[in-house]
Amino acid sequence: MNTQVQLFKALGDETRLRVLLLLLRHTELCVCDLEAALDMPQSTVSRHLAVLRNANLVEGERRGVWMYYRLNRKYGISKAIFKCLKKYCLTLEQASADTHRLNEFLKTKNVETCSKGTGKQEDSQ
Amino acid sequence: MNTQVQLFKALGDETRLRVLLLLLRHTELCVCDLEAALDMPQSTVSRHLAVLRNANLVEGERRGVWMYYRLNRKYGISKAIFKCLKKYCLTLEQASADTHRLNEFLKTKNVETCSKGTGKQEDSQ
DNA sequence: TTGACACATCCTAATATGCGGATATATTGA
DNA sequence: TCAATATATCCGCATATTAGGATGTGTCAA
Repeated sequence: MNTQVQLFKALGDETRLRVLLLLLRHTELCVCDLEAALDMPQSTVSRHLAVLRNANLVEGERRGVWMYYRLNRKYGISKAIFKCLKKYCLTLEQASADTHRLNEFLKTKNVETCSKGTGKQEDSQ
Repeated sequence: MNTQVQLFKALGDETRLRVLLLLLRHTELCVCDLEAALDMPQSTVSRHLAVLRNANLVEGERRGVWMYYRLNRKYGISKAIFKCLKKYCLTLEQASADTHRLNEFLKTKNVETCSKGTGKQEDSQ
């Protein structure tokens, strides 16, 4: 399919827009961060990231077991789109709730393991 | 649905992108012009125009029997998108063929009726 | 008010997309 | 090599989107 069409198709989904808005604020995030921020199962998050990757909107870098995703600013059109998102979409209804969930998660995140389910809230013993 | 998502959904379709690119070059076009340019049936063209209208990307104005469509530049985000399209999408594969078909049609277009099927090519007798 | 024309909407089948559990793959440390 | 963890992909199902013919609506002229 045409590159530009693919790009806009990728943007035309609320979940993926939420991912991009999170990456606008946080420069880079791993999949488990996004799981927490979006409150969605891992397979769903990963699938959306694949769509964004294929549209050249994000790029991933593996560091150890983690995949860190950031915005892909290599292309003029994607840079233009990010500007547009920053200016007109950061007010997206879900965006602030996502950021809040993300920050909560980052606070209690175990750096060794993603600590899903067994956050630090309970390991003070 | 969220306004911004709806906007990008509308952009994420090759036919609709082709319509917007035509309107970037021609300021305003009626449905039968677009039928000719896209080489698609009227109902299909009309449906896509409805999607673009609902996304605030185009606006229509009735003049007599005709509906003239043009880009809707009332909103910051749509203006930004049009700039983006102009800069990065006018090279879309189909775009030049569409413009060519449109120009051919406009040459032979009967101003009274849309002259579908009975173009001027055959009425020189 | 009737007919012709431009356009919009409805209807149904085909296709695409989204979801999330299950499973596969990759990396690391033991 | 094996187990544990993070991520990617597969699969089946549900829903959304698309196409285009048929039909409805609005406008104009006679």
